[in-house]
Amino acid sequence: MPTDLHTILGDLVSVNHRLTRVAAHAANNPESPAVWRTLSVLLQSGSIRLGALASRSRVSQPTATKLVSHLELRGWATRLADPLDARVSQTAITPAGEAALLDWRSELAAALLPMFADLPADDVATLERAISILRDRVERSDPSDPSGLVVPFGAAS
Amino acid sequence: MPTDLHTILGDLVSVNHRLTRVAAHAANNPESPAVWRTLSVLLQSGSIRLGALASRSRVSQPTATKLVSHLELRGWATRLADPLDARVSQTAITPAGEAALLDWRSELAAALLPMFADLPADDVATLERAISILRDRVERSDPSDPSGLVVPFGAAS
DNA sequence: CATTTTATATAGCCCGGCTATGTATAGTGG
DNA sequence: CCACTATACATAGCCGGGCTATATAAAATG
Repeated sequence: MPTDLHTILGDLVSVNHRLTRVAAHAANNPESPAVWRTLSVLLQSGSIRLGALASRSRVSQPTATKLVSHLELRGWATRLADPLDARVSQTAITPAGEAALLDWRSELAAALLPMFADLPADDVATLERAISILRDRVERSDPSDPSGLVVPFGAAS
Repeated sequence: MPTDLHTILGDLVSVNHRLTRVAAHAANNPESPAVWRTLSVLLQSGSIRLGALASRSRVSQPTATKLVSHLELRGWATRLADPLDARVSQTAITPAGEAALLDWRSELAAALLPMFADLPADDVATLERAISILRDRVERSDPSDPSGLVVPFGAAS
């Protein structure tokens, strides 16, 4: 008896928020989720202009500015001038940034591991598939995606 | 070829953070996730003392105090004096709080629905199972759970 | 009854998120 | 070439969630 999608989505976001706190608590990392989220986007996008970074990250442009400034201070990202348009600032992750991101993921996973260590193999497989489903949706729904593969929402006339 | 659990946990938290932003953006609700997360805990726990609420919510006690104060202002929770111990403040969700929580879940789900509308049935089933797996872990790992069914972490000597 | 322990509240900080607005560069019609 | 509009990012300033440190008050204990 499958629950309807509407209910599932509510549950999904609820458990998501709970899990966020569990993760924050487990790996008590001095950096905030926003830092790692932004680095993740930078890693997968490559050099990207600030506005595009903001919309891929689903934050406002000023928030992206703040985050990138912080990343620059940390040496985890650099801003590159665009030769064709002096207004734009291309942002890219640095090798140090990549390393820090990988470290974080590893530490976090290690901290959560005991909580999931006894998970049956098919539950692990279920999680893995769910993650890939969600990642796919999260990325496809980027409102500024120039590839425009899908226009899932209001689909401007 | 199943990916190892370590990697999966890193991916899980990453996609989780991305999804959080998607949800925040989709349902541009004036209230914060913390409010709904707290109400969720209150709904499932029933009347509960502040410290227990804090640990179930995975936030510090002062943060829980702030959140409950806010919920009280909104009329979504009440504090009840404990007749046996004048220090404790039992907190409970109100009917208005339950209604608000359900409304939020519904609005949120509606906002996300277009993004998932074309999801194949077995993907929906996968999400559903993943949610239940995660919910189970999140709840079982409550560090202050008096039922103490599982002690997944450091298992104090 | 003095002391310690426990439950919550308060103070005060930092950071992420936002809107509104400023500034500088591009683009564009005359 | 110039005035004007549009665009890309930066700055200002607010709110709220998160934390630690500490205060307060009630219970428990010797």
